[in-house]
Amino acid sequence: MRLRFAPSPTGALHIGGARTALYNWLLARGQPDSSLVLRIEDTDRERSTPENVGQILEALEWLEIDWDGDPVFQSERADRHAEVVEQLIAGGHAYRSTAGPDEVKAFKAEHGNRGFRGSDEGTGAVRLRIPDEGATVVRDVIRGESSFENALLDDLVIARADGTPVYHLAVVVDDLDAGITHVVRGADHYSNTPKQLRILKALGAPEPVYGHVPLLHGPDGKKLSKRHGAASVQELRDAGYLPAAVRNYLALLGWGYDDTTTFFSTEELKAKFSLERVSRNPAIFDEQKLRHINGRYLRELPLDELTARLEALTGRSGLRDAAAISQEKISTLAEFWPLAGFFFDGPVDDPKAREKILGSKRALGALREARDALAGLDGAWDEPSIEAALGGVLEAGGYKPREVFQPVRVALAGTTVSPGIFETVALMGRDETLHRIDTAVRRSDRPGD
RNA sequence: GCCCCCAUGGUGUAGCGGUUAGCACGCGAGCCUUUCACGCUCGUAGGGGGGGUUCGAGUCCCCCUGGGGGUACCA
Repeated sequence: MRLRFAPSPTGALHIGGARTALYNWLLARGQPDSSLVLRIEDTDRERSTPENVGQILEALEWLEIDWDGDPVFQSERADRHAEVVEQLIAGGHAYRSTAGPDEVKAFKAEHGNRGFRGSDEGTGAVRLRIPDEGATVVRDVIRGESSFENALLDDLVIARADGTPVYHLAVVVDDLDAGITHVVRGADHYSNTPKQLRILKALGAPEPVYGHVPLLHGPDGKKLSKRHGAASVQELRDAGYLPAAVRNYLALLGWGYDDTTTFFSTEELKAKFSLERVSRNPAIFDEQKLRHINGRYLRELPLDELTARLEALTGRSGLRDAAAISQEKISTLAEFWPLAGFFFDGPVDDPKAREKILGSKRALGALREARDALAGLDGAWDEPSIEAALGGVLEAGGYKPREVFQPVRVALAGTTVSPGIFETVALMGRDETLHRIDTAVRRSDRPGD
C-alpha cells in the first residue's frame, strides 16, 4: 500500500493533523511493502511561508514520523494540474463558465433543491460536469458506505478563471500521479469525497481506499483550537511531553486494540494498528490522560536520555544527578525545573512555606539540631549516613519525622516540595547544605529581614 | 435551508443478540511513604428519547433529539 499525508503549512502542526499523520505512518511502517508520501498543501499563499513549512517538518521530525522521498509541494505541480484540466475539457468532461456564487444561487432558486448546472461559455472558470442521474458512493474503511445523489452535486469548479487549479483537482491528480492506494485523512474531507470521486471518474482513474478519521474536539465539544490549551504538537513538545508518549496517546485517541491494553511500544503499534478499528465518533483531547501516559514513559527513560532531554529543554547542563533523583516525581519534562531548580538557582522564595514550616521556635530548634547533626558528619556524606544523622535528631528531640524533614526541605529548597530529602541533602553537598540551613535560620530569627 | 456522518460513565475506549456492561484517565477513600509524587487496594459514575424486530437488544430497523462535517473561482 502507498499512503500520504498532507498537512497544510500553518506553522503549527495541529494535534488532529498529527494524529492522521501518525495513522498513515503506522499503516505504512507496519507493512513491508508500503510507502509514505508527504505532500505539502501550500497553495495558500498567505500561510505557506518557508518558515511555516519548516515548522511543520520540524514538528513531524520531533514526533519521529518519517516519510519517503522529498516532500511534494502542490505549488510545484501547477503545470501538471493545468494539463489535466485541459484534458478534461478536451474530453468533454469539463467546460468554461463565468457563473459565480450569484448565478449558482439564482439557479438553485429557480430549479429547487438541486445541484448547479452551467453551460459552456468558452471562458471563465473550469467546471466539471456532474451527471444528473445516479449517485456517487463513497466507500470508507472506517465509516462504511454512503451515497450522494449526483443531482444534488454542483458542477464543480476545478480551476479558476486565471487557470490555477482548485484543491480538489490538485489532490486527486497528485495522489493519482503518486500512485496513492490509501487515503487516510480527517473526516472534514468526507463530504468532499464525492466531488473528488467525480474527478477520478472523469479521468477514468481507479479510486483509492478511503479512511476518514474523526475530528478532534476540545473539552467543550467544539473544534480543538488554541483556546483549549495545547492544540499543536509544538505546544506539546514545549510542555515537556515525550514523542513516544504522544504517539501512544494519539493512537489511543479514536482507536482501541482490545479491552485492556493502554501502553503500546511503537513496534506494537505498527503491528497492531488497523483502520478498521478506528472509531467513528469525534474524540475529545484529554491532556490529563496524556500526562499520565507521559509520566509512565518518563519514568522508564534511561537516565542519559532523560538528562539530554532536560538539558535541551532548559538550556542548562550538568543536570544528570538532579534528574536521577527527580525522575520518579515528574510526569512531564517541564515539571523538572520547578521541582529541582533550587539546586542550581538557590532556594525558591516562598514566604508562605517559610512562615508555615519555619515559623515556630520548635521548627527552628529542630532545624538547628539537624544542622549540627549534619555538620558532625565528617567524611561520610551519603544517603545512609544522612538518614542516620537525621534519624538521630528525631529520636533525641522526640520529633515526628515531618517536624525535622520539612524545615530542612524548606531551608534547602525554599518550598515544601522537592525530591526525597536524603537524596536532596546528599546531592547538595555538605558545604552548601550547611550554608543554606544557616541562612534560613538567620533569616527566620529576624523576620521581616 | 439542503446533503452526509456520529451517539456506551466527566474523558478515551472494549463489546459485536443472552456479560454482575470490561479497561484506562479523572474523581473519592485507604495503604505505602520524610514532603510531593509513584505504586497498591477499594470505591464513584455509563449505552440520549420513542417506537419496532426478537424468547431476549447497548448490540438489528425506523423516527425524534443532540452533536459534528460539508455546502467557495479556501485548503
